[in-house]
Amino acid sequence: MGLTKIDAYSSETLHKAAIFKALGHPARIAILEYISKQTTCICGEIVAELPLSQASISRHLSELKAVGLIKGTIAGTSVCYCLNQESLPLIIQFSNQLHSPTPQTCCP
Amino acid sequence: MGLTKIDAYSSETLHKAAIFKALGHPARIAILEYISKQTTCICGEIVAELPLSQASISRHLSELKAVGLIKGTIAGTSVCYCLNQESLPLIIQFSNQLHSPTPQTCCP
DNA sequence: ATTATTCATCGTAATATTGCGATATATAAA
DNA sequence: TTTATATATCGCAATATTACGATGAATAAT
Repeated sequence: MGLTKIDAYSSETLHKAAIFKALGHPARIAILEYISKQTTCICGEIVAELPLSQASISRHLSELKAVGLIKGTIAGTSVCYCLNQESLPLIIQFSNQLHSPTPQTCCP
Repeated sequence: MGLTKIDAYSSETLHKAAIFKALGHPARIAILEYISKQTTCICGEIVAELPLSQASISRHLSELKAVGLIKGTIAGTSVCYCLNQESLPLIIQFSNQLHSPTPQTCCP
């Protein structure tokens, strides 16, 4: 069917899944890593950095922005994107939540 | 096209994206959180926990296993799944990699 | 040996994602 | 005003994902 039963999950679960889904594409990973390498924000040099069309890059950027992983502000004729640092703790928290200090004895 | 240009990215980038992609579905988030709540491993009670068919749960489990987020061993007629704790550092590392101690001045 | 239980896989239908060219919009420059 | 530049969005085609019933395979119980 290709249709996720979203009404079966808590909004918190859906939110986490949405964040990770946005991270689940190599182009978006590359974009985030590129942004994080710059000390200042970046605009559209990513088009030169990745072998994707401007339309595709813009799409990926809007997906990252939709889930709050990046912010973007218009700067003249270009757009300045930067990481939303506030979105990162959620990722770490999820990983910490999964982690158990007591090693499990099954599944060697 | 629906076809990711995988040859354009490093294997490291592809690996990260694959992990996050596996995390990018609410059913798989719910499965991981359920497993992590148990002190011991679990088998197929997840089918009773989520409103998905056994076939669908099995599929999600195999996806999680394929990227190494969980392990599974046959235990008689059932299968014991548990978290692969070794897979968690990658998630934290990625988040730490993105994080910049110096606040960016753009994008208020 | 037969039957029940548990889980994986196949096949199919529905929906989602990806990528791009073409086009629209908005600001800057001339 | 006209033109150039930068980005967003639309519409399409190709591929991927999701979900499930049906079926298969393997062990356990009778």
